[in-house]
Amino acid sequence: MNSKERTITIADVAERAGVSKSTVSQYLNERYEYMGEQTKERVAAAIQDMGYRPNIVARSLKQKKSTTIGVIVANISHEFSTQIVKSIEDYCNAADFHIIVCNAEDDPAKEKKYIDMLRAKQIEGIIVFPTSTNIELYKELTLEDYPLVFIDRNVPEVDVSSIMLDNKRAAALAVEEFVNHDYSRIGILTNSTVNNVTTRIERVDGFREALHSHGLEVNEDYIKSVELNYIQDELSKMMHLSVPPDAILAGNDLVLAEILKYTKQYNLKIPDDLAVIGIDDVSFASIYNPELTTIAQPTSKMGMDAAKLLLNRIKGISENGQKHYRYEPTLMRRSSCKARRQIL
Amino acid sequence: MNSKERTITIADVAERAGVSKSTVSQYLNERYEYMGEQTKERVAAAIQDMGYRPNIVARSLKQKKSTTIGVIVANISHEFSTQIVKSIEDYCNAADFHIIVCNAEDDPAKEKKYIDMLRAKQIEGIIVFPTSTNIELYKELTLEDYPLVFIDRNVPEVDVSSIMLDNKRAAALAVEEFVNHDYSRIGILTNSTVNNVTTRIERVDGFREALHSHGLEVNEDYIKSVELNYIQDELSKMMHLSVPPDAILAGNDLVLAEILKYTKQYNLKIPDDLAVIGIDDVSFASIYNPELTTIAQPTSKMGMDAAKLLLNRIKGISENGQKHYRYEPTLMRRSSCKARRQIL
DNA sequence: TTGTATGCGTTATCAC
DNA sequence: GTGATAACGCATACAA
Repeated sequence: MNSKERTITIADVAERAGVSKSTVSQYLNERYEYMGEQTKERVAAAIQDMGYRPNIVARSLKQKKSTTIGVIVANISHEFSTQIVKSIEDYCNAADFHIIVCNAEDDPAKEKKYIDMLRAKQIEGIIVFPTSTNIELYKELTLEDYPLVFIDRNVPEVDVSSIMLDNKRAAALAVEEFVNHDYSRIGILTNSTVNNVTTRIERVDGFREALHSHGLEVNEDYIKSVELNYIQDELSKMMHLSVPPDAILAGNDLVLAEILKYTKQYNLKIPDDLAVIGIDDVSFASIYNPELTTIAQPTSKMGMDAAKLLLNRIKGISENGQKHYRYEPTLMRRSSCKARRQIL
Repeated sequence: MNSKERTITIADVAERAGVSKSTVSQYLNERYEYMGEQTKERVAAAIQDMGYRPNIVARSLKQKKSTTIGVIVANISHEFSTQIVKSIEDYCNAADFHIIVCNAEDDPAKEKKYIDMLRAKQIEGIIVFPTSTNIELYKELTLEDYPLVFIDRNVPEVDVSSIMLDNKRAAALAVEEFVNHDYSRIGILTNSTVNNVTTRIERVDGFREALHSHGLEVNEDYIKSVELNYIQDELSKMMHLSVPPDAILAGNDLVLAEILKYTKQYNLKIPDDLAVIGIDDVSFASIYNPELTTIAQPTSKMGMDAAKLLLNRIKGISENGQKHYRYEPTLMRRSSCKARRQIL
């Protein structure tokens, strides 16, 4: 019943059942086609009796399959990352795949180390929030036809399928919402990782374009990308400009938090003193005072689709040509961007 | 340089370097002691040239070690879980271990499935937020001396090391804070999972005891454990009592969010109409209006320690007798529990 | 110091 | 229908 002494193998089961290893293996793999009914029963009984548990590592070695994929997140502290991981996990669980989660902390070296380890472990594919620095590594993987999917960000130099938000549209949605509520001095704050993250760039580009298309001037003083720790400083500078912004777009959840810390500390009223919209629909958006208008990403779908894309690729199911999937952001209209007239 | 054709093995490297497989293996395992300097170089060169990458699966099979542990979280939606996972990951990464994250969603069946799969994969140990229903399974694992660590919750029936918050103390801290600010009609809301979760029970017990020790009466109408979806209903009932509570303790982050939704919807002022303290120091605590007083868990330390405990156990380093570690909660005094006099 | 032989637990390919 | 046997890639005694 319990195998405290020695790990019991297929051979043990075979002996006990009075059949050969092959037969047991057949049974385990449900190839009962040409198997005698009583043999089947005997094997089943032996397995039961001895408490046999297959060794997947041995199987992996033989089959060169680990039924495991890796997920390398750029920064696990983003709510967005967690949500993505959760939905990838859901999908994989249903497909009897496991996931190994790695937190690269936006560090290309760490990312590389993880990728190497994952490959050494015969992990069958990787979903990664890529840092843009490991281009050569990605190229190598692509050359070797290693299943890879980018999520949240992209690396244009490499030909890898990607799952991304339509970032320009996200910025445009926010700008439009600001404009519709009569804000005109609109700024954007994003955190610049050292790496050349496409997502941030697209959001800023989309922001500029949206301003243009609404006939607004782009004020460079209102556009800043700095590390998280400096967000408050930059915002402070903006607010002390002779003409400060009256609305600000937060590039992601963490930036939003920094902005809110600032407004709180200096007692700025949202949206009266400063309207705010954040990209990423943070968990506290609807319970915050005031409720926070945000741009939501379809995280659940994005995670699922990334997993599906990767698993299909692994299983050799052809992906139909297209490579770069874009997801539609959704404006969650709440109260941090409201017409001031209503309020005053 | 690239091995598109065939996976290249130690044998290939050996041949290329003109040495034997053993020598290469020695090299890989850094046992250079009795190895000629030039042999070393030749091997290194061959590895480099051929782009050899060790196959950890094969190594695992041979050594019966996977350098991987599993982490089964009860519910990945709790910020607490994410933080714990993050710190486990940190520790393991430093120790060159990998983690496989599984989300049991408080479902014992799912938990069991995961445990089985992890064991089949020769995962060397598991850190789990246990559902209290799989007692037999835990007992079995214990019997087989399988490395296991419980975190956040405990299962008294089983003899497994555990890492837990001092939950009674957490509740007591909250009650004390309420009392110190002249609240006396104090309630507690926790979510009851179907399973018999020790954590919730301890928090409620601690709550009662603290009330007693402050000479306060325990009003059962103020103590409710229900599923998350019903938290608002229960709170509503409480607030419509002829004598409603004036302070409420939230059993965890998700419950807190429900409470805040309610107070927001019905325009209750915190802390004037209702003082609130939450167990778990949520990310938005210090940016919320008002700032939220919380009881923080030392998540980072707890995660680290859980990982350390498990890894030591795996490495055969004796743990010194003690089994159940309790961690001290910290009161994060902010503004959702303040003397009303000050405010009025 | 280096080479040889063998086993880890499973699956696959054939025979029988 | 079932069984022997050779891989899978690596590590490890032990021999040389």
